[in-house]
Amino acid sequence: MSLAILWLRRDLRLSDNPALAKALAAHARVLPVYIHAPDEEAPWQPGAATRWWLHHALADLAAQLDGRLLIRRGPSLETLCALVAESGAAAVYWNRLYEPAAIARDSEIKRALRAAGTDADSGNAALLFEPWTVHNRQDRPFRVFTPFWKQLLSIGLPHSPHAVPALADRLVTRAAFARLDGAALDELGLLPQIPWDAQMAATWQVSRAGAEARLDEFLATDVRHYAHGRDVPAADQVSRLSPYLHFGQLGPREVVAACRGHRQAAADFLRELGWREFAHHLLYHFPHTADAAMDARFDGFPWRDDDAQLQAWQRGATGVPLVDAGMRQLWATGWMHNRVRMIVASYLTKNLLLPWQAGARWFWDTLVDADLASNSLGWQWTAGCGADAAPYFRVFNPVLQGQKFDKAGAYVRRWVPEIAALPDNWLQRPWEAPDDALAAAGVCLGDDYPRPLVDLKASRQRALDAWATVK
DNA sequence: TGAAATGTTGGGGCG
DNA sequence: ACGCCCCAACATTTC
Repeated sequence: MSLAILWLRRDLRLSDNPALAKALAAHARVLPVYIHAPDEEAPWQPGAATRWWLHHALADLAAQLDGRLLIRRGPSLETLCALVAESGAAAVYWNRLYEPAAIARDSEIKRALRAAGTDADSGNAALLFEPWTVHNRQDRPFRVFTPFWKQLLSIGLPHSPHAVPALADRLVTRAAFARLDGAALDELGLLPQIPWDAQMAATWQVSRAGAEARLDEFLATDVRHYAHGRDVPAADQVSRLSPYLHFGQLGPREVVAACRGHRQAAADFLRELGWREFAHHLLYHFPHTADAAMDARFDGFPWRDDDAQLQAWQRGATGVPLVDAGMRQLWATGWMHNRVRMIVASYLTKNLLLPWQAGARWFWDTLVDADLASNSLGWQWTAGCGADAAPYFRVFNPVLQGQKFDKAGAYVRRWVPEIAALPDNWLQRPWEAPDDALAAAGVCLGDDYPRPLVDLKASRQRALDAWATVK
């Protein structure tokens, strides 16, 4: 009765899981293992919000596995070698990751396991197309999204999940599992010391069932209005699937499969899945872009350094309602609507002229869907320094964006309640409201709600002047 | 997946 | 009737 170790990382699902399928194809029993080794992902070890999510995702997976998920602390290679010795496993299977540090670690582990006589193999659970399988006519990686996406569509999106045989009676036996020494999930210290997660818990159902429910609900309702609905933060007609996809509680093939009946309506949504693929493509082929701009002109860009303003941005106290609303939604729920992400990122990198890396770091720590590839692409896109990025001079005006996409002010009123009584006309720009309107709304600027950190018009001009020095 | 500045057009008021 | 001005509405250019 041969045994295989299934090394789970960010593929926390039992369906559409090629590593699990490989394990079951070649071995009678499977021992599922999660190894906690955050230092190995340095300098991008998981942030606080993703650790919170991971805790609950692991708890859910352990429940699906009838309690037989073995949890240990790293280092990964030593832990795997020890487990092979203790369990008598003949092989280790996992699904691939694509961050530079993870690739280096996993390659070394595969080499070392094989050298020690243990079979080791990996699969693709996370992407529709792995980065090295797609290239342009010159045999080079893509740097522009549209041709990249066209090529994926012309190849054809994979629309059937990886088949996995039933696992139930092929888990490692309870007796064998009991002999292995595992850590309790709580010992990993993934949950916050101070309980800041109440609203997160109220917002998210961090489980496979939650992922399936979210996908079903999105496809049953919002996907039909996605093209426009996705622009309205208060309507929130978006999928919210990103954290599930990040941890692999849901696989991209499963998403594509579920969209099949909605092909036309889902086309715009699938395009966003394409951006996720593109992000991984870029990070794999240009691994420095997690930290440095793709566009080398930005190496000399005169970013400012202002901790007080960075902190005001982080806390949702810039004095610009839509920006503050987004930052507070992020802090409270671990997530921000994508249009608002672009707006707060534009505000940080252009109006405040602070480096996009500072914003990326904050998102990394606070987003439940923090993903190195998507986060790096998103920030470089908005900052104008990435591949196929918005040009630097494209500066969002958060007042106009609010008037366009939060017309009735529902989003701002929800997250910035202290100015909720202001009429629509002044809600997005309280600093221009006449005294009597402020008084009637019970708002004292600088007291109840901050005055703006910078003047939008002047700071826009300052950003354009800065750009002129390096372009 | 911008916004602002600048240019053009056409209707209406008016002398 | 006509030229002139104003200005909103739209289009184009620039950042």
